[in-house]
Formats: sequence, structure tokens, C-alpha cells
Amino acid sequence: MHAYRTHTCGELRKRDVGSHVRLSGWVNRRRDHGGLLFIDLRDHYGITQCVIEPDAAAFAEADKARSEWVLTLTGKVMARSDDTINSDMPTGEVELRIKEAVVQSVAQELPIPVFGDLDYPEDTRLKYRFLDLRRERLHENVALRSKVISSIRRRMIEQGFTEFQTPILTASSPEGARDFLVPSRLHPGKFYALPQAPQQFKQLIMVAGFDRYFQIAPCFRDEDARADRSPGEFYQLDLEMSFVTQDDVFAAVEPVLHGVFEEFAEGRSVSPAPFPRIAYDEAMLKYGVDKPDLRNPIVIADVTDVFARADVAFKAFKEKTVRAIPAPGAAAQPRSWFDKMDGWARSDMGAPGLGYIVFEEEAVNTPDSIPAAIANAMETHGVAKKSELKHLRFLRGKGPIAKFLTEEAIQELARLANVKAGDALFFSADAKKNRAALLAGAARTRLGRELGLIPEGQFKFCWIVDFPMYEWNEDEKKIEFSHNPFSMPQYDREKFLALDAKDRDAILGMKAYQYDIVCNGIELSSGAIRNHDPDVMLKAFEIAGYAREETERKFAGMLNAFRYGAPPHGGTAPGIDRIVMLIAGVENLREVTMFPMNQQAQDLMMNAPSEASLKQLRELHIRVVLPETK
RNA sequence: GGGGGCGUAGCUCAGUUGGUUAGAGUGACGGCCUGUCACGCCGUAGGUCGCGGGUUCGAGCCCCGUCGCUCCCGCCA
Repeated sequence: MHAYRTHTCGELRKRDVGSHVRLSGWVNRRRDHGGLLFIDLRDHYGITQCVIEPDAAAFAEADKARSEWVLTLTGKVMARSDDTINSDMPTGEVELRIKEAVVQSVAQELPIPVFGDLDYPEDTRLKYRFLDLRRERLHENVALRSKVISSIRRRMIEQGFTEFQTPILTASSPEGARDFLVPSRLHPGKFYALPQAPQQFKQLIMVAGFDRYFQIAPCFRDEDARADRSPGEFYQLDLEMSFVTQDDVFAAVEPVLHGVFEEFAEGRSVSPAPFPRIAYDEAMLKYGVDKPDLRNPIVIADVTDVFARADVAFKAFKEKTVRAIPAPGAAAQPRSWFDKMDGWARSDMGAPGLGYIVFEEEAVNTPDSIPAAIANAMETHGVAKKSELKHLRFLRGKGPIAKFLTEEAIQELARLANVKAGDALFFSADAKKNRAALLAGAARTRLGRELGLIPEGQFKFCWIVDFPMYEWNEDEKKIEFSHNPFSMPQYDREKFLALDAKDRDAILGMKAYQYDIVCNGIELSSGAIRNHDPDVMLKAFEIAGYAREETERKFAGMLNAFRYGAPPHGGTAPGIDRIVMLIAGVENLREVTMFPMNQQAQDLMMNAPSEASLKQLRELHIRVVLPETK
């Protein structure tokens, strides 16, 4: 018999009754009945109930066992009587009658229990990650992550992609984030950088003629953490393709993502391919964000023109971009609810406030008693002809802002924002178009949640396309790349090369072949058709304020390669951690990462980062200068 | 760098208007119990109330400072 096991703890069934077996695992639970001792033995595969009576030879040894001790138990598989079958356990029809018990390892009193499903403080969980990982939920999430990755890999290979590894110790790559630096021993004063993404390498792989590359790639960025953003390191499904248009990239990625999500959906619905494509400008208008959650039915409307009308006297919204956010069914909410929304806009969003109109249905006895203004408006906007008005009900707008508006304006708002009786309409106004859009977007998200409008059990994907190539940095008064500097501008080559600083409007209005993929409001990746033309690339950087010599020096490897025959190419890089988070249905990526760091970018279990010895520092030609403390 | 929340037993938490010896559940330890599967019952141990200072006759509770964790903004695909 094998020293440790003949079966796993999840394996035994009724068919095994009568056989002599050996199991090894952890004590999940111990139940001492005096005359009878139950030990639930757990391993990666499952749990098996083991039982022993006090007169058995092995009792003394088995009786010592406590939670999370590691035991090897040998004995006979017995069928449970009908009244003792546990139908909640796959192994619940049988149990092991212990004949031999060996303690392989003991456990101290546990800082966090493995058994049970309670929440524990993050730092304790991280310090004792190995215990937390034994717990069912985390154990399954981490196993799920592995299955998802292997599904992705299989699907990519099936589509003709080849996996290559790229260097970890490399040069700084300007993705926009802060680099992790590694000092060089052989080259005093010089540093490697950990890759923020294998961006330049994958483009070089295309220049090298490999056509379709992918990698489950580690990426390193020294930026502050969020619940959905690891500090330091994360993984991307990095991919790149040659001789492709944007649509070709979409057509390659969609079946992979759709397939993976379908495979693990467990009843949840997944957007069918092709996923909707939404232009960046449209997304900013309708959803107030470049990563819209399409499960949220609320669609924002631009109502700037209504408030600009001569007959509308609401000064606070004049000369501003005004966006209207419908709140379906919110008319029934108490005044305090609206005040809370307003308070949220003021405190959390730094907005002057969040005005609103509540739409109610007003009934009248005869068509004649519909106010003339409303009847006129209905006719003007084609709702109903005055002469044909049979409705005895019409929309009446109420609320703090309504009194500044004419009936025509209110009816126009209702039409533009597509609201009905019982709805409310919130307004976001700002002299800056972008800020009005962002507040509207935040309000849309909040209203969707508050009003319970976001359905569970759906994965709604979309592509956001046509991102602007450049944007204006108001603080530094300069033009900069709005996203990825390696994207190909959507602009005629010759005209692009001829651009001049005075063509600011043309530059800021220019789109790029740059796209994001979004699922349920979470940005999974961004990608682009790359700029493979050295002249266009130098010009693109020049527009963003980089001297040609600087660009030549910083991107020497790539620029040089592009001068020896570069295929048109493009790709993208969906985040693995976020994909698994979505599929696992968790809000924090520590729930799907085996050994995550805390928010301060520390590994509490391994004690990283830690101080280096003087010898190490000397070899690396490094001196530590600590910040001054007050 | 900024803002919100939290910090009481190994763990999860309660703790009234500032008032006697800071409680419960769970875990640990001991005892009882032959069918449990969150077993049950009895008992024991376990506390620098994050830390420092202040107000007060008296502080877990109020005030100031500080540290830690977490969530968010900045930053970052």
C-alpha cells in the first residue's frame, strides 16, 4: 500500500464499500461523541468522513488530532446507513472506518480558521495566506484562475497564435506608469526596468515575421493599488497580429473572450460576438465614461440646447454643457433621497449640485383643460396633434428646477431624455464639456445601483473605438498622448507629416486606431493598430513635445527595426486578473490571486520589500538615502 | 499627497448618557456523551480596549496627536 494514500479525499463512493484504503489530508473538522469520534479529512479534491470507536487500537492516536493537523488514515470503506447519509457531500454515502492513524504534522492554534465562510481582516489573511488558500472559496477561485488561463491558452493556440516569452529584465518602456528599476552590478549607475508590458517586444516579434504572437505576460507598474488593480504586478493576455485591420483584431479576440466566459458562465449570459462597437465620443455622451456598464439601462442625453433657449431663464445652466440623466421610477422617492443624491454630487464629485425634475402624470377631465403650452409642445414635437388630443393624461414636470422652465422646455427635455411619468431626470452641468460628461456618468452608475437597475448574471461586452490621439493638458498647457503613443493616427500620412503646432484643432480632433474592450463597466484591455512608419512615429512624438533625437534614442530598438521592413500590425492585451474577477464574481483581485500584496505593496507573508545588506548594496553600487522624517 | 471607514480575547463581534470586576459567539484546554456532519452539555484559561498625551473624581466611550489596515481620489489601462 502507498505510504500516504490509495485514494484522494474526494474520491470514495458506494462502489468502494468493503475495500481497504488509505487517505491523507488535513483535519477539516473533529466531532467527539465520547463513544465515537468523527474526523472529516480534507485534501484538494474533497472531504471524507472518517470514524473510529474508543476500543479501536488506533483510537489514542486519532484522538490527538485537532483542526488542520495532517493525518494519514487507513481503514475500510463502509456504507452509511440510510439515516446517516449526507447528501450535501459527494462522498456522503460512505465513510472510512479507521484502523490505523498516523500524525504527519501538527498545527498550532489557528490565526484564521480554515473551516467556515466568515470574512477575516485582510492583513491577517495575507500574513497567513497559506491557511486562507486552504479555505474553500479562495482555493476554488485560485483553481478557477488556472482553468481560465489554460482555456485562454488553448483557444489562442487553436487560432494559430504562438506563445513566446519576452525579457523581464529590460529597458524602461514608456507605457505611462512609473517603472520598477533593478540596479545593474556589472554596469555601475545603470538600471534595468521591469516591463510595464511587452509592448516593444511584441512589435519586434511582428517585425521578425512571426505573424501571430501571444503570451500570458507578467507586467510591472509601480503605481498605487485599487481593489481591481494590484500594486506592482499583474498579468495580461498580451497578443499581437500582423497584416491586420482593427476588425481583424476584434474578430480574433471576440471568440476567445466569448468562449472563455461561456465556458465558465454557469448560467450567466454572455454578449454574443460581434460585441457592440461604440465610438469614444458616443460613450462619453451616452454613458459619461469610456468604460460603460451596458447592463445599466440608463442613457444620458445632451440637453445643452434646451437650457440655451431664450425662453429658459435658468442662469446656472447657461453657457454650459448640460447632460440629462434619467432615473427610471425615481419619482416615488422621498425628498430626502433626492437630497442625498445632491449631497453626493457636492461632496464626492465636487459638483455645485445635481438639479432634477420629477415627471408625474397629470390627469384632467377634458382635453380642453390640458394647458395650452403643453398641448402646443406635444404638437410641435409630434407627440400628438392638438386637434386629435384624446389623452386625458400628460406629463407634468416638478421639482426645484422645473419652475425656471417653460412647459415647452420641460416637454422637450422629457422627449430628449426619453423619460415617462414616474421617472426623474437629473442634470449635470459644467462649463467644461468633459466634466459635465463625467459627473453624468458617475450619476448614471450611482442611480443604476440605487434603483436596482443593474441585473446580475450578465456579461455585457463592448468595444470602445476611435479614441482621440491627443489631448490637451490644461495644467502644463501642452498637447500630450491621450492613450498609447504607439497607435496609428486615423489621418492621411502626408497631411499628418505636414502638421504644425498651429493646427491645434486638427491635432486635438484626431482619432487613433485605438480601442478598449469593456465588460460590465470594467476595462479589460486596450489595444491599437500600431504606428509602424518611423516618419509618422517621429512626427507623432514631435507633436507631443518630444524632440526627434529623444524619440530616436528612447525607442532606438523599435525605430531601427521599423526601418528594415515592418509589417502593419496591431493587437491588444486583456487583463487576466480582471477576467478572472468577473468570472469568479468578486470585487477584489486578492480573491483571485494566489499570493497578492497589500495595498501598500507589501507581501506580509514573505516580508517584502525588505532591507538589503550592505554587501548587496556595495556590489550594486547603491547607497540608500532615506527620506527625512519630521 | 488628499478624503472616508475601521482598530476591544487566537478569530468574529457587542459594549447604553463617561460610572462597580470589559461581555458573547467561535477557537484552545479539561470533563461528559455511540451517528454526528456548524454535533450537544458542563467547566477552565485567555484582555497594554492599536499607541501616546489631554479633559474628568472616574475614559473602551469625549478631545488632540500618532501608527496600522482598508476603500476612494490623485496616479495607473
